[in-house]
Amino acid sequence: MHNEDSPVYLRLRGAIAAGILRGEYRPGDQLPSVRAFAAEHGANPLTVAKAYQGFQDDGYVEVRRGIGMFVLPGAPERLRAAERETFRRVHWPRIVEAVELLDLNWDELLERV
Amino acid sequence: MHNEDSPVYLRLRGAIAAGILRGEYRPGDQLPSVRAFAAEHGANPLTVAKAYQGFQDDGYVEVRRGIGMFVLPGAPERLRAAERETFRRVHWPRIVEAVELLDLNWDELLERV
Amino acid sequence: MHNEDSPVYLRLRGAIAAGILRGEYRPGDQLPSVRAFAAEHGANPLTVAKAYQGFQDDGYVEVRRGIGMFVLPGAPERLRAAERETFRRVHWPRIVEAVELLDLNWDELLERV
Amino acid sequence: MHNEDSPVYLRLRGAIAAGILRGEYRPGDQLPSVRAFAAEHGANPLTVAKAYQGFQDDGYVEVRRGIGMFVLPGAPERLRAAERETFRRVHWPRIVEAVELLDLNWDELLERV
DNA sequence: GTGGTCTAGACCACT
DNA sequence: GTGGTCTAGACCACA
Repeated sequence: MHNEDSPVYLRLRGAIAAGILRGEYRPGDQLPSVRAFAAEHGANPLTVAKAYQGFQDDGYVEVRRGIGMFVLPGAPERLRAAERETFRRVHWPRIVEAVELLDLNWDELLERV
Repeated sequence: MHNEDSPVYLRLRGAIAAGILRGEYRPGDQLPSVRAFAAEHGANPLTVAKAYQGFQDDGYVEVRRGIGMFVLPGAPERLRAAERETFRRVHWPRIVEAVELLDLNWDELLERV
Repeated sequence: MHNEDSPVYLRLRGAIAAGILRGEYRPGDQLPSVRAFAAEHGANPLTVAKAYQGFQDDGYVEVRRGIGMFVLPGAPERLRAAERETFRRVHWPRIVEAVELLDLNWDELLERV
Repeated sequence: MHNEDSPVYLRLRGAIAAGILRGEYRPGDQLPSVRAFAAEHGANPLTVAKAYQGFQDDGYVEVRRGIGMFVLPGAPERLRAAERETFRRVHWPRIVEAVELLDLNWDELLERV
């Protein structure tokens, strides 16, 4: 849910989250190194580290010192549950409000889905 | 589409836009004074002025110096068209993406609508 | 509990915590600005911001955008409780262990207290 | 004085020091081989070697090439004296400071000792 | 090689 | 003025 105006580190965080949710990074897997991820996304390593840090704080990944960052067991499930909760509680009500305010047609919006 | 973390001036802008779209402020109507609006929303008058300025720049309201700000003819229609366009082009694709990534159920989401 | 080898941002965090615990910064008070605190302690503003960020994440201070950071109600009490818990659970057992391993005398250690 | 967040090599060093102080490793005794110690503690042999190296640098053990590392005469006494000095000079003042800042009760803390 | 920390300096958004 | 973000570049601790 981050657009091009969002801070880079939040967009990176979103990219990592998507990777975990899609099963590209599974429990036990090592995440791309900070440097590799930074190079890949044209960002500063410190910015990537900031994104990674959030996942560590939330208990989705663990740091093995001098080795790398690894996805923890249960991370995909817990992450999906947390993001669903946020979407339903925070985003969806505002979406519904906007659609009704703009008098948009749900059927038309959902056509391409 | 703005939550409590959004910048104040964007939330204020959203509130004004909603007023115009809902017909509370009709063409020819005078918007609340900056001070009144600021007091009502617990915001800094300067921040309110910034929100108003945006509407003026976009041609939805005009300033009559020493009197106040007035909604221009056609503002509701043009505003609705612009916001719809933004929603469909910018917001909706990201919403669809998020729903699919989280494997959420459209029917369930739309139940409460 | 941070020595001169600890990361700067953790020592700064400790200094702020001590200020809150001592009542120098009370609920409602504004913390020193990032820049002022950085100048005072000879540190980089970003490092100070990192220390402040932790307090924000833990709900001890709130950010009023464009204004500053303010101590939240209950922060001193909650902070003291949390630090006590950490001391008792994490630090104290290791202290006891060390004293016994080194066969140090409690009475002598406590003489100057 | 090292918790689970401390660097591995410092925790290993602490484990060796504790062994010497407790009399498990006496002067003339051979320390476990790097590999054995690494396996026992689930650590990288390189990390163990680093911890051993520190003891060698401080003159508590000597290397007999091709044979192993041996505790030197006087090592327990000198080690105990050095650690006591560090504890009293570095750690204890910070402990006292923390207890007073947190307004903890010495009697209660010492109850379990 | 890995992540962690720090600086210097810059720009931005907000009030 | 405030905090937030980002970069470039550096050094360190660790395995």
